[in-house]
Amino acid sequence: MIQDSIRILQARGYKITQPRKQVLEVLQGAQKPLSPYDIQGLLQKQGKYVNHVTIYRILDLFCSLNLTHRVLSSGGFVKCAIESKEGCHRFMVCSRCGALQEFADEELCRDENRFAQNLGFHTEYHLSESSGLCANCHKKSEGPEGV
Amino acid sequence: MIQDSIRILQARGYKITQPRKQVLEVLQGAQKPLSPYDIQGLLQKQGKYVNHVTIYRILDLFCSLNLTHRVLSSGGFVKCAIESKEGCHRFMVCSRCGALQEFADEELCRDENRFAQNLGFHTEYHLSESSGLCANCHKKSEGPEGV
DNA sequence: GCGCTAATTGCAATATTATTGCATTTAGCC
DNA sequence: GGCTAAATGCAATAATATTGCAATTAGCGC
Repeated sequence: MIQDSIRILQARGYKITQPRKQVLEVLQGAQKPLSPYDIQGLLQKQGKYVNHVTIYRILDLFCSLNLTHRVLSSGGFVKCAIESKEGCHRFMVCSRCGALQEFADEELCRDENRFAQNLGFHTEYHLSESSGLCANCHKKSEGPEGV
Repeated sequence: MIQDSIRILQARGYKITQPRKQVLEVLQGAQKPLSPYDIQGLLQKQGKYVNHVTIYRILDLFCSLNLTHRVLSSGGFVKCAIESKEGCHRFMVCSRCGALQEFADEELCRDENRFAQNLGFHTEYHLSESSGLCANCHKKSEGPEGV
């Protein structure tokens, strides 16, 4: 919920402004990662003007607080869907419909850390994005009479 | 080695041109990911002019053949260091010195696939970049008398 | 080595994405 | 309501990326 994000912003001493609320709303309603200019365009359709520089700055802030994430494989931003979860947040992106699922798993982090340790590397943060078919698209790809 | 890449290009019917060899050489000598314009700049220092559009196209080709990879967290390109390895190629980027280590591990892929399956997702490709301290920088951070 | 042709590169224009400094506005406080 | 730091808008510009078309070149047969 957007309210959670707003509470976090307040708790850290950041002001709750119109542009910040509007960016949160747009991201909340999005089905896929949005670029800063996507966000600006969607807001404009609602008659709300926000300068793109402002959107960049808002996204920088949100990402630093983990309220949003930047999805590197598509270059867009998404609202964090699992704010409470421990472990690095990971994405699965459907290569057909673009749908994005976020998850976190501490065991995967441990597996990666262990592997890195063997190479002398001390991991602080994991970036992980998988592409493949989501449940829906996979079902369709098996034909209408599927399983 | 560059020769390996050249052999792969030839085997697939691509011509061995000056720009392609030069881009390979620059990437081979690099200690960190390079942007297309970085590459152009380095070549220019050697008195070799290659148009940036050409470099973009060469990198597209190389990446499609897995001769190079795009490192998303830094936005640059690196020559593939483990061309023969099975499994998705992964990176560890040192957050202090920028050094990059490439590796692949089929078990990590299986772990990720298993997890995705549980969420109904059928993975085709993994993108994985970790950041942390490389062996060298970690040693230094423990002080000169460190282990 | 010479010419031929498809593949490749260069060029020019333009689109997209991102950043900076400074003036203006506004949220949250009294 | 007025005050002030924080946030936004604006304008300029930088950095990154793409397109269509003309010019060049690698690799082929001879």
